[in-house]
Amino acid sequence: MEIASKYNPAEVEDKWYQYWMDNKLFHSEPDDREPFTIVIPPPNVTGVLHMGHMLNNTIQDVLVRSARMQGKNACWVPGTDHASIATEAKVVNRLTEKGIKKNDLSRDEFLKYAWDWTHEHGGIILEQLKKLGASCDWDRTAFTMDEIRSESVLRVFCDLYDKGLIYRGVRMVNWDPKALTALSDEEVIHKEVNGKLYYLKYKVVDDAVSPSSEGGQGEVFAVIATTRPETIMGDTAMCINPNDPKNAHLKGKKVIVPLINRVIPVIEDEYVDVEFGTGCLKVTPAHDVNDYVLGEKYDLPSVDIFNPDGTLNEHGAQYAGMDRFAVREQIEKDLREAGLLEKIEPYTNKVGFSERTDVPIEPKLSMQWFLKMEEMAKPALDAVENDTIKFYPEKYKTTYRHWMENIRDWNISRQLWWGHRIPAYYAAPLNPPEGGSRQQIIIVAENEEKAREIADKHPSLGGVGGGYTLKQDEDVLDTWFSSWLWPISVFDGINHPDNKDINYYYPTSDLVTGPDIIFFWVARMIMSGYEYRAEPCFRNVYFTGIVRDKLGRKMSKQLGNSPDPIELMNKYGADGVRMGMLLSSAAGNDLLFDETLCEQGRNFNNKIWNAFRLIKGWSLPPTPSKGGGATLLSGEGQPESSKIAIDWFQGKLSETIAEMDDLFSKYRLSEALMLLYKLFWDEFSSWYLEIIKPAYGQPIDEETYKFTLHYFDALLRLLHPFMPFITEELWQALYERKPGDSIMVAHQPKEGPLSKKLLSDFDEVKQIIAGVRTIRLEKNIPQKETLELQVIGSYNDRFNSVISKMCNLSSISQVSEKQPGASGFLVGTTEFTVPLADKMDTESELKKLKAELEYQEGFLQSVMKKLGNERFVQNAKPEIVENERKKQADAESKITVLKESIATLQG
RNA sequence: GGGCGUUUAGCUCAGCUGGUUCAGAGCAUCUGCCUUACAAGCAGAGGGUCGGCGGUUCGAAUCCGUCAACGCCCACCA
Repeated sequence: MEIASKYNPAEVEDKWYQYWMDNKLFHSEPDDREPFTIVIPPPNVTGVLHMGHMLNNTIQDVLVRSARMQGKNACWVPGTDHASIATEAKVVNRLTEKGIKKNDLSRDEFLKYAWDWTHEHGGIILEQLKKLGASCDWDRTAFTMDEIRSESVLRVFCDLYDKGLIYRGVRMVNWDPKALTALSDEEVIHKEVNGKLYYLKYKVVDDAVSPSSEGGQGEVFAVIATTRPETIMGDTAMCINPNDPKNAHLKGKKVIVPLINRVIPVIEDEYVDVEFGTGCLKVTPAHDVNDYVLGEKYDLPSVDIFNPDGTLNEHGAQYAGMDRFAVREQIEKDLREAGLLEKIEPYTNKVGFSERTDVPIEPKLSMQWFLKMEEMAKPALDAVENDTIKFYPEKYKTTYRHWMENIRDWNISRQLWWGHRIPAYYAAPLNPPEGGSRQQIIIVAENEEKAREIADKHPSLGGVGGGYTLKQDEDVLDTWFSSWLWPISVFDGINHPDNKDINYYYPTSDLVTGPDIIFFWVARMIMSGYEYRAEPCFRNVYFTGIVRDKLGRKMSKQLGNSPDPIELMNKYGADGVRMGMLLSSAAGNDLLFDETLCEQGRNFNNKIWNAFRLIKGWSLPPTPSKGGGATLLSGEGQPESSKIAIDWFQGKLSETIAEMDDLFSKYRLSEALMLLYKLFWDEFSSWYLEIIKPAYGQPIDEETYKFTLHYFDALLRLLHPFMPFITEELWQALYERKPGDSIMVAHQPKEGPLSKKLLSDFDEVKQIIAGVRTIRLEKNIPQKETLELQVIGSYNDRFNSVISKMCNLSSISQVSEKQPGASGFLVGTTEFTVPLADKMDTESELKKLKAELEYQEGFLQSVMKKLGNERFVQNAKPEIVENERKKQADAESKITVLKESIATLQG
């Protein structure tokens, strides 16, 4: 059989993915095995795979495949998120390209476009995940806006409303005067702007003089610094710090707003920074978040001076109808003329801009829906504190605690159309009873039909027969209000809380996500888990780092520094890229992505491929010609060195499996993979295979061959969670397999016998071999030429066959003293020498020995210094002291050997 | 401004509760090899005052304090 010398991923990847799908190997149904469940952090439905997804989903796949091979019933539920803000923005942009404005469309028309877009682009990302090898149960694919998930969301909203946890309230939102919509904080970009700081003079009202008196002598002004003079029409107070001596004279006074001559009170609050400007703050509750808070605290009126499009409304007095920025210029002139502008300073501050329209956002008050958080936060905080839910790395517990202890109510409404429309209906009687109010009432119900049933019976709506209007709330729910239910809703556990799936798969096992959404998503899932299942929604949370480029910059479209994952996989193979992602991704640490890591992954694939080529290229000795059922005797012709190699590698394998288990339990996947990398490359390929490798053209004995295939199979299974494709390809070719067999569902090898003594003995053997190799290299002796090895002093000759083979030795003998023309090295305290005759370079050999001697003497000195310290001998643990004494003895005997060698050479 | 974290070899990182796993790994570098599995390879080698300073201790990469640089999250000063 001819096998290519290079592994070609393109030939095998699609084939095996299809095979897995065809054999339903990803699909899970409840049974009596232990479940292992992961729900995918749903990517944006119209999103495209980026490096963050690659990292995140590779990790999930490793965990899922690993659990599956441990014999657990593994279920990885995929799905997508409707991502209301991001998707709506994309749809709006797409419409704009077509020359259509969102505001020219009805809600239904817009949603039709949005659904078209979703159907067109939705699921692309899921297809890309297949290329990565993700072993998701695709039959369970969910979408946050599909029927089951939508019903769940509305149910939960109604339920929480009925429990009194949802309420309406006024809140400051980021208003985009161009797009005429509210934006979330995430859509606001803060930019440094070179602006001006205006110092405005507010006349202090003298109680003795009427406010209208003008130009009197001894007028007193309070000066306020502001960047937004156009908002003075909305001023309803001036605020000073009560501890500010320089403004103490203003306490209890009133001042007059310039130009519009409104009298406002001076209030005191420590919020005001004494150092900034003059220490006086104008308070405009309608147009500044902090001012709003002050307004609430001191019960100030709130005057909204803007129209939705950013022009001034009737409260803008003489400026009504003008644009906010035109007003700023005009007001500067007017103030100057009125002598009420003390000065203007250049000033740089941060201004929020709309991500979409790039105009400065306007803080605006509006009615929003809120969810009370305090009660829900308690069990969620406890769960993480007492490790019912474990965080990896643990440091995020602190972050989590900090946020949960200071949690604020959740604003769950968004002024968008794409999303779950809030199931609240405003009903108002058409013909209010005589003297009755026309006040609307709010009905929260899962759909309009139910809302009408309630309305029909409502007395203040005129009862049966009395007409009323019914209008649903225009807003949609925050995207996270659907994704916080994800671990429950993907199993339909909200609508049918006692179904088979939810009872089996919930609580889920692990969640893999980024720390940036710990509050948005993780914390809220934990809360909903306790609210609706009274159980944690997952047991372990693995926080990945952010994928950055080589220079440490976050990967982003704008910078263009993010490689296309699909192209990467085409170049290095999915397995290669998976390895590249994993190698440098300790949990919670950012990873500086470098393509050379994928190259390393690809090279490793090639190494595995070629090891397979070697093994499969061997032939077995011819079976002795018939005769009374004679078969090849097991072990016949097996070299001693192969026997040793087999025993030793069994130990290495067992040792590695034990370490792997430990690393997996700590989610140290990067290290687990590196461990396997070294096991395969160094131990298996460079040592084991080299030892058992028969001479060219010679057959291998059956016993050794049998073990080698067995080890190779075990290695493939260990590697499979990390590199699923190549391992399946080779596993299938290693032995005869039955149709439908797969390494995916093969079991992980278990820890076997392990002799520590053998492993440490073998480490010495490796050192001896390396010593001889070094001599060969230094003296430029070709591998083909045999050498003699002489051991000075006592020595266990058990491994001679291995050493001879690996070093191409003609003999190994024990001698009493070193020959003059021999080059040597120490392993432990035993000296090994290779007679070199004419090739010997006495000068350099002496130099080498003297350097070694110097080092050993220095080392001995430091040990003696320690042992000479009485306090060390008294205070240190006995075994530590004992160890130092052993070091001393070793160093002393090494020094003796070295001195003898030097004497011989000089001699 | 509040909170959290990082700093160990050229690069990316590991070193848990202080003492032989204590100065490590992978990659990169250098030297010699196209040796019949693999040059995407083989064999070997070099390389760090563990960010600075101070302290605790018989003993500090490890514990404490402080400074510096960088990063993240939250709130953002009118």
